[in-house]
Amino acid sequence: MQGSFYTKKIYNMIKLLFSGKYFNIKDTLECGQVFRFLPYKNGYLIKCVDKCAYVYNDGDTAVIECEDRDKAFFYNYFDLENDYEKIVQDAINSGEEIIRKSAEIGKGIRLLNQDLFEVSLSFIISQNNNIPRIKSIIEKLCFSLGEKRTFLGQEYYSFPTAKVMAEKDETFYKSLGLGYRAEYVRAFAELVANGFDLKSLYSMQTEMLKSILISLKGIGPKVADCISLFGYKKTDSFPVDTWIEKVYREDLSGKLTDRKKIASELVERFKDRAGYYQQYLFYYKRSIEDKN
DNA sequence: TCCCAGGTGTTAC
DNA sequence: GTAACACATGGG
Repeated sequence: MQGSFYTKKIYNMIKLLFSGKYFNIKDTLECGQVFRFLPYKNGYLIKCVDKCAYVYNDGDTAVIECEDRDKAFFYNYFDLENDYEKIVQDAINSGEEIIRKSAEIGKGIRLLNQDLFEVSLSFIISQNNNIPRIKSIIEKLCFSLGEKRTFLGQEYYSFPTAKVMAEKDETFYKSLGLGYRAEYVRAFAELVANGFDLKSLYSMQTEMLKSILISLKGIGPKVADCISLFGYKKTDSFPVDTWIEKVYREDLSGKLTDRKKIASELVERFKDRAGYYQQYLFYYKRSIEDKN
């Protein structure tokens, strides 16, 4: 998108407006890529690290309200430089009916550019867990270790830093309801607190990045794919979870059962569009299941 | 009560 | 190399 077509500044707040054709707030937040948002007025409050924005659709327009100093951050966060019309068109012309259908439904989804530490921990927590529980655990984590902030008169808590998290032990993380994932979370925080530079992995090829992530405790192929896609924007990643496995079997008439093989088959087929298609499919499959 | 959730690590063959 | 099982927790 070529910048917002209108902005309005009131005190320290700014209002950014975009075409809503390929920018649907609800779909972008509810599609499973992110966990730290909550309904607010006509839309949502979305939190990332220590920042917050009020986001909503108003008719044909998508609106971001945030502090003036955060406008570049949220512009990048919502991937507003990227041309989603082209991506959706490619999905429609992919030759696969279910991809066409799910992309038409989810054409307003944008793949967020999330914070590396936050997104990595979020998906470590996500393993063998359901979305409402993931959200509540992350909420508890921020409440107990983050810093209190205010946005539009609403209190919220920042995502804790690696340093603060590394000072807590496994017992603490178990008390948040993390179960056996407590040790994975603690170890990851400690690694980053001790200087492991997540940003330095940006320049790597997807395969190399994933092999480094998988070498860490608690990160397997699926979580590595999520971090790679949602954190590092390696769109030649295709996370395969229970829902995607269902789509693969039921809607793509796939025969493979090994999730790693399913992932590589679809990446080979859809290249750097794979990650986008995966997200359309995931959202589609979960939303039709909800209606039952 | 059993089954499931944006799976991974360990063990056994 | 891969198949089976354990792993915490809470919602349906």
